[in-house]
Amino acid sequence: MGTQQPAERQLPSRRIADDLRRAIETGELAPGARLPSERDLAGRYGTARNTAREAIRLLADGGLVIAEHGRGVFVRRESPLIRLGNDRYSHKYRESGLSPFLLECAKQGKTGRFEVLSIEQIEPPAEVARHLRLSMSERSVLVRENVFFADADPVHRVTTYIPWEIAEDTGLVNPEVGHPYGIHGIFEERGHVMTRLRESVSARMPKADEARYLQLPPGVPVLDVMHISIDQHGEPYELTRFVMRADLTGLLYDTPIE
Amino acid sequence: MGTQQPAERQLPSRRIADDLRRAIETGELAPGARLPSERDLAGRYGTARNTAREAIRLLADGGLVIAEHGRGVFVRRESPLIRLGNDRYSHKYRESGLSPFLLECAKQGKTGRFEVLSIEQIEPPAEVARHLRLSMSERSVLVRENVFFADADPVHRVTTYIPWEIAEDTGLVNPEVGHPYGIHGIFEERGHVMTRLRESVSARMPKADEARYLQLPPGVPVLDVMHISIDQHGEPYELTRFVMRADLTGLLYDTPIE
DNA sequence: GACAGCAACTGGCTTGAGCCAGTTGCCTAG
DNA sequence: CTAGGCAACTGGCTCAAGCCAGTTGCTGTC
Repeated sequence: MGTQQPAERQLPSRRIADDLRRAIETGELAPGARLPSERDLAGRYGTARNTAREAIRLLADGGLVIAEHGRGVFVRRESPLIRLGNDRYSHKYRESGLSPFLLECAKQGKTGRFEVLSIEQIEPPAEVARHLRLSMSERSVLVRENVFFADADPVHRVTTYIPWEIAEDTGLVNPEVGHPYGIHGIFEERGHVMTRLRESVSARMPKADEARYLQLPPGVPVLDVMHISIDQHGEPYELTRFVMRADLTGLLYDTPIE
Repeated sequence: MGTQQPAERQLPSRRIADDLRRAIETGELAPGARLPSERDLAGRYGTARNTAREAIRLLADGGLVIAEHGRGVFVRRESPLIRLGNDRYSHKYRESGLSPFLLECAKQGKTGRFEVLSIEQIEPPAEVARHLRLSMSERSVLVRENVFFADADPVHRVTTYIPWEIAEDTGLVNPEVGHPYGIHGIFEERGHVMTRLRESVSARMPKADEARYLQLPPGVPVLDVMHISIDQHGEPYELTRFVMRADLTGLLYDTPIE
């Protein structure tokens, strides 16, 4: 927007949580390390103990930290999860300078690229509006439809819903806009801390148009995965649906055992 | 177990949350309905507003309910997500009081149950041993094979690998052993803090025996999901593979949008 | 040396109060 | 009739205090 960001006054609990998170991310607080106690934190920041407690709760909810009754709060030894985006993925982004898809293609000696099928401004389906927590006054989203290729083979189709305001802000309304790190690279450059939640996974037989775009041989099922990206405050700002060949999912997920 | 339940004194916040949850599950509070306000609840239960607030937070964390600033708290219209993998699973158990599967069945007015197909002590496949970080001296795992039913319909087959020591410890070697919260309820009672990592997801056509156990119509693909459960120190103690009808995944995952 | 007990820590949960910020609907002025 | 404004609701966040329940390590006793 044109408006100046008013250097938004941060809530005390967020501030404490952010400081701690930073300390963890820089390694100042190593995995396994004990955080300052709630009472200690409250003292340092001049807040009530409840507020420090709330900060820790935020981190614990995110899985960064784990509280043990009577002992203390500890940095988790292991990145807890498959948080595309926050942990694993953005690491990969930063280290390789490529999106996971492009990285995987590169590893396999292939060339990854994408094509923009369509870009539209629409009033979103109720489901999407709800997931993005759109208020009535901002019921307009950008829908971008991309198909990703490894060499000449289409691998997955991605549908991205982004609130219109954010889409304009980031230039994603322009089909030319791409980024070596993917759309999320753009978000990251804007200072978004993104976490991606996988909201649903299902498998089904493809619809006609999906089969066409993905050039699917008959009988091959597709995986249908929905992700939501949230910022550090838990606000969703993007909803993504992947539809991909189930027999090529190794590109996006670990390969199954056996 | 034979032990008497000591009529455990319930925390006020849990009590409120449980009452609300029951109201939601019985349909007394229909999807979309507004819950009593925080102040109202606090009044009714004779607690501080913060306590009522905490109760609502428990439900919201479980995805059963969603709070809207200035408007109220509403029962979610869609089945809440069971975010296998992204969160601490144990929260969901506690908040729902049932395993996700049983909960989902209950919501759909069905009866969830499981059958033990087999229990064996084996030397695990290399893949499993590696994931469970088994040393050479402890190369013995319990394999439990269960089929879960919603009413009479088989929905998924679960194969659980647990290091033999742990299995003996928890009584899981006994086919009679079950738990309303699932196997993980048993772990939790033993003080394990468990987190479940989703390691791989793929879809494929079923093998012959899978098709038989799951009574699959021809042409229906299965989802094959592997999870690993780790404790607070990141030590794995269980590996699980779900094989489920892809067209019924709504039972385990949120149904896809659209 | 082993151990029981205690003190001093830790987080868990609650209280009751207050202020802020969204939302809604009513009521009044035009 | 409409538009503006206000009052009364909602949840969001914080405070300062207290009690409870685990954990840890010290200390004095045997």
